[in-house]
Amino acid sequence: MRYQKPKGTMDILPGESAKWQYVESVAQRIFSHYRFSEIRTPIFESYEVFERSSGDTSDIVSKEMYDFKDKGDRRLALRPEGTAGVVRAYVENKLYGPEHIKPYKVWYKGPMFRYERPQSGRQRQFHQIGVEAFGSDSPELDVEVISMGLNFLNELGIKNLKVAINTLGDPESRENYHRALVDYFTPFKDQLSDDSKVRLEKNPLRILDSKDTNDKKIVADAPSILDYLNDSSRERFEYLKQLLDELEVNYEVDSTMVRGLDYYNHTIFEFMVTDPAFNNKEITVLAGGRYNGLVEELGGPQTPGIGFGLGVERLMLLLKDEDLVINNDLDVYLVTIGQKAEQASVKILSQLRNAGFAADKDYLQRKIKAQFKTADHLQAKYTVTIGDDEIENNTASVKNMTTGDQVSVSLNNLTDELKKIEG
RNA sequence: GCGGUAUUGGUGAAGUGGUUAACACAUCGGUUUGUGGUACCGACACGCGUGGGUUCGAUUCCCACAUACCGCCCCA
Repeated sequence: MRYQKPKGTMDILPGESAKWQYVESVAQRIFSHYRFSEIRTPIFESYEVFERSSGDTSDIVSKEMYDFKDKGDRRLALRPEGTAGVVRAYVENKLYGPEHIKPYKVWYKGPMFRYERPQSGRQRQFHQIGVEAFGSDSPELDVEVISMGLNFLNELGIKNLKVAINTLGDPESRENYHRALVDYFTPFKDQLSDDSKVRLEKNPLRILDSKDTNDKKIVADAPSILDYLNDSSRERFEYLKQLLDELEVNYEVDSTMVRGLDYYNHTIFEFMVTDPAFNNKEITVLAGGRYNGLVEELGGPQTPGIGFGLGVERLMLLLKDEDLVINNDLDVYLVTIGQKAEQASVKILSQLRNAGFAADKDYLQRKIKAQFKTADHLQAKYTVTIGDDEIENNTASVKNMTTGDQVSVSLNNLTDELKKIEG
């Protein structure tokens, strides 16, 4: 085994790739019903794009980014997430201009890169599908985005989703809460885990997320964001919940839910699922939220935005084979006997394919029995057998592989005859 | 970046410091003439992740590295 793929990368082989195509086709279909259009942006950007958007204290920027200098001494980075590049494109292409209908709604899919220790469903090159909507601060849009995510996952057959929502409030509320958390945790500083001591300095909100047992005890009595919302933030959140109720979305408010990236405010949400594929532990399959300051941060006009992203590898682990509609039918397997038939097969195959049949043949000069075995193995609907007799009589033997019935038809009209047989 | 477990053929795997590395599945071929199943027969590891070391001798012991998986960090 001389060469091997880089750590944390995957080859997606045929069979597996069919599942990806299916998932992507469902995304395309569902999102377009909500009038989200696909956007494709580069998989690398200026380092600063990610640095500005994610916040330079975030782990993504500080230790997980694949950054490099190109030959022109430009500092670039492989994208660690999708939103920053889309926002950059939004600003650079002036999509905030008056000629564009707001909200400007897009979705994307593609590879993302983070330098970290691989684990099941977590890789260095991974794939996300995400959506973004710019130019409206409306809670109705929040609900549209959330319900579209639900719709997408439901369509893929993912059941038992738990929808968790929270709000980070506006900047004022967030600031007040930040201060309250520091006030609360500081007296416990010595008891906190080492990680949380650091968090207290860098990002106290993250302490709420700690998995350390002792931290959890301290967190249990920590102040709740919901008590620090100013009136407008509170009203917005209440209204959002009302809208979700009216849509009969089954959600829970999780006031300890936070976000790793700095740019979020107001509504944030995660869809969780418990599944044997993850040892029946609860994992997040989709996460998103509102980021009203991000466009401005990247040099655009003050523009509200909201979006979500989901990891395709994780999603794949949740999908059962029966949830996937994979179409890989073989209509015709061409069986040839002898050199004349072999030569004629090139043209016959071409005609079959041009007529819309999925068709294939053996290329290893194998015996008839082996060719039929392969046809059977590939679950061909029909075999078309050509030998010296057929060439001489200008006929072809068409066999229905399900019933075993075989008929002789004119070789000249093979495709028409096949269509007739198919009904 | 830290800790743990693992690494044998196309696949699932057994196994031992020392002549031919089980078994099963898959694949291919055969059981005479141009048709899919079953049965039977046969073939199928540049040799046991890579590189060193210990040893008379290592796939089996030791070390380093690589990769995979699990946990932490973080997150999709």
